[in-house]
Amino acid sequence: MDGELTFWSFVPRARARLAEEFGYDDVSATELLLTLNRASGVVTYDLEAAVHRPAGRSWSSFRILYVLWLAGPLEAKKTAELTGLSRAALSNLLGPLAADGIVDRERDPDDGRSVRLSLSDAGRREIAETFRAHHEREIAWAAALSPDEQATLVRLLDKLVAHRDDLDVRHRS
Amino acid sequence: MDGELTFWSFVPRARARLAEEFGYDDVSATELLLTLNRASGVVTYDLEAAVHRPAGRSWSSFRILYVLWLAGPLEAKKTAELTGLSRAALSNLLGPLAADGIVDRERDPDDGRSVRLSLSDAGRREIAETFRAHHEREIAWAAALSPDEQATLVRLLDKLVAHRDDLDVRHRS
DNA sequence: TCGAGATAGTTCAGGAATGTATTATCTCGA
DNA sequence: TCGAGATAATACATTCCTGAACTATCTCGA
Repeated sequence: MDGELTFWSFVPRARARLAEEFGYDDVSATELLLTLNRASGVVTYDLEAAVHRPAGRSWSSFRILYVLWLAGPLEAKKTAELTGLSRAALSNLLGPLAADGIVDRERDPDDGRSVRLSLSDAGRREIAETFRAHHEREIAWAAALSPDEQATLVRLLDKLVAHRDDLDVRHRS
Repeated sequence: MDGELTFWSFVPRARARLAEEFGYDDVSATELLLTLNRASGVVTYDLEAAVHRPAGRSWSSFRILYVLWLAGPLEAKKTAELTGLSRAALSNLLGPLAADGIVDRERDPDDGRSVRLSLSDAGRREIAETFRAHHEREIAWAAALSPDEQATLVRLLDKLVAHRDDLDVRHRS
């Protein structure tokens, strides 16, 4: 038991050590966030490695195409917010995407400071194709849980995040 | 409703668009992974911004100290696995940590290829202090959920990740 | 015992992320 | 209408992460 500590089994180990060795008594909070964090990391790493890197795009570039695909043409600022990227990161990633003819960048006619982003035809084709592979793997992952369990998990995560309004949470401006 | 799309409300929007516009019928899988991913991002970003950056350490450096603190002295290889970092990333981050006298690096007497990592006294003091602040904020986050809900969330995430054995999942070697 | 292959760690080049500074544009009150 | 301040985007410097090349060490069979 002791010898086979892994990325995942570190979670209960941390919980036990914090309680027994350091006397923390609300270790369930630690367990919760550590589990959330690591579960997300496991799934995301797999999707990136199995789908997006082989397709020649980073996880972040995928998120940009995904958002533009599902939300339609957007200002860069809004795109940064919806993808969860900083404006600087978005700006850097757009260079290659525009050069590849995947994303079109045009000045907003109503506001000369803004840039309007949209997928080109090639961009739409690419994201539709990529998403097919992505989604296939999503379904394989989600199959771990029954529909009820999936709904419960989403509900609880939603509740957790909704709590941020009470917390003065730091977020990407 | 339409105008106030945000990082978080993008999730149900994506779900709706995929179903209505593109005819996908298992959109709950997408919703599940998107929610998991974004919830983890929100919480982690807050912890890093509120606790670790102000303390002068990156999220990754924190993970190294955290693992060495709770798992005890480890080989570099094992440390990489338990933190979820690549060996290269670990190696690069150890430079500054060793220079600051936070982590001690010594050759393994039994295997000249291996390096044994451990916290120095200063390292132990730092992580104990940092974790106090980290944990305080963890508790504030976890307070969003009842103890039962927390247990359920952990159980479901655990079940999700356990499923990876059936999936030929990509992971950091 | 010796040499091929495996393994541990580091280094390096390149891509990707951040915050800050800078430039261009807009808004609005005097 | 003009100038101060706000806002959008980009450029820049720095940090971090990844895979690949490299060095050092170990293992094991001939």
